[in-house]
Amino acid sequence: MRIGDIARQAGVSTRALRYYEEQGLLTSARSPSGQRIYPESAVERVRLIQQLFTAGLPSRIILQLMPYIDTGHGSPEVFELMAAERNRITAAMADLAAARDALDRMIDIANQPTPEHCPALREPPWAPYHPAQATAADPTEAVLVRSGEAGTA
Amino acid sequence: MRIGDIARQAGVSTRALRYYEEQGLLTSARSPSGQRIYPESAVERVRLIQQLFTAGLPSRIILQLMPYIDTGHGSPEVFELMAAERNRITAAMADLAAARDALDRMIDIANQPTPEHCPALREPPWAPYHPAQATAADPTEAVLVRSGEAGTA
DNA sequence: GTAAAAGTTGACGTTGACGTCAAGGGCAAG
DNA sequence: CTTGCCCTTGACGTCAACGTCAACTTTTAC
Repeated sequence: MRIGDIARQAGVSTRALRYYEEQGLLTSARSPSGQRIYPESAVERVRLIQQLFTAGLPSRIILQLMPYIDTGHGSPEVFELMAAERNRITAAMADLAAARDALDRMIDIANQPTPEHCPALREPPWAPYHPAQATAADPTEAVLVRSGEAGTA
Repeated sequence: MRIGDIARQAGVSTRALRYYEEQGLLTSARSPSGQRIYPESAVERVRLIQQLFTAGLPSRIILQLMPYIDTGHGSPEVFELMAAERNRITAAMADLAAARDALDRMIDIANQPTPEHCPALREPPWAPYHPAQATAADPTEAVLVRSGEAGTA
């Protein structure tokens, strides 16, 4: 299979495939004229690479994992690396959940039938849960944002 | 409060705060000599901004959300935006979970007591679950990666 | 044979959230 | 007065995963 076939089946650009090869993540045989030739398994490999990229692993790290992926045999350092990345991913999921909750709180408050969303009645929807010790009227309250023009033309 | 205080309390750099202001996400009053003065609420605001950045929202989008955050009153477009970003976050969490599962499968297989991790016996640990229709010996199997030197000096 | 489609290397461009100097001003302590 | 710390604006650097264009060769379709 040539590069375009792999690209289509894996859903990436040919540029990405050449980049992966450049980074040492992917290797290809060459036809007599110099074109890259891949086995079908390359499609799965590329999908794995994509998955790891999506999870935020940089190519450097993915490269470290490759020896295990290829041989099924890993050094202790590789295992530590996998465990560390697993932890990073779990932490990232928690961060995402927290941000989603913040958005949810904003949305929920917007949907509550409080009369005209009176801002004086609510806590800021983005405040964390500690009870916000009375921020006695401080002299500087000039924290507003200018929303320019939305222009949803 | 001056910029250094906010930076410490919110756990970001002063450069970041000036960047937020530059992007319209944060406003400050100025002292007679031109120094930025913030109310205490700025700390919470910066933490929210950071949370949204961490969740992958670009400053452009955060800027769109600011009118609601400030006034508690949102246009329909802002609600759509919040819903869309909520969906993006949920999708990102699913991607992370999938990548973590892939890592888990790799780790699990490594810990199984198969004799010498014989690569001929196993499916690639990173293969998805469809049963991989017999990839009849294709002529090109040159998909190996060079791991350079690890050099954990 | 001829044109279109696909592949090659090389090299520069992009994007976003800052990091990092550079050069200078303001202000309390000693 | 000087030392030291914090502040200011301005501007260039960074890093990663590609996008994109150029100039050219190979393969494919008719």
